[in-house]
Amino acid sequence: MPDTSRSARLSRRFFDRPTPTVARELLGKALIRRIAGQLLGGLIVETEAYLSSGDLASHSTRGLTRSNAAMFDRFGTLYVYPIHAKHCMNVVTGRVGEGSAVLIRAIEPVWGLEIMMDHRGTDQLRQLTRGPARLCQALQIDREHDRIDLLTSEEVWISQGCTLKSEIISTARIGISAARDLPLRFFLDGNWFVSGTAREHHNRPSPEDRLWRSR
DNA sequence: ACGGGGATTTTCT
DNA sequence: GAAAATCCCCGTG
Repeated sequence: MPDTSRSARLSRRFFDRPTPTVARELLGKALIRRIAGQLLGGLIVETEAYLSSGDLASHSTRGLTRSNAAMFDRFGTLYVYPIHAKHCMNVVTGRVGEGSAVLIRAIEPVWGLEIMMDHRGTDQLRQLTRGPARLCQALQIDREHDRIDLLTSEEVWISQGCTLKSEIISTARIGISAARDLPLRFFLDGNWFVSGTAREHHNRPSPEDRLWRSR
């Protein structure tokens, strides 16, 4: 069982690599949120890369605005944006002014299950963090956390997680209308907590397919 | 000031 | 599968 309190945060240079590389390498890492001394979070099982150039689906494609400014900050910064009265979170991968990031689409819930259930208003484990807005609601991450530095924050960080047990699959990204041809979505094949419908998976997810189980 | 769309989720048929 | 819910934010006038 991964011990988050002792495992080290990812280094700054982890995020200073090509965006698809960071997206792929984030799979299996631990996303941790601390609220009033309590740790919540889980293991990352699905990500998407959004590029600084040649990517019409990226929020940075039309330049810097007030709402996407965090995406142009330095690698290791959190970019949180609102959508449909909810929020989604990204990790910035570019240098200052570049505008590239990795969207965290799903985590396997591991720590603080009851608190996350309370935040989400459900006790269904599979619904807790399966989807980018669901996981933000579970972790209580919103615009207040935009531009937070994952290397120094006491509220949110990412640390070394698990050894992967399943293959990494890459497909087109979900929920976008532009740049549908780019294979920039990465997920753990068959994992129970990966988002999307059946046709957006490779092998069918199964309840037993997890990175970590309590016992 | 106004209008429309969005890297979503939930609910209904 | 389709449509509603729901609100922030940018572009236009």
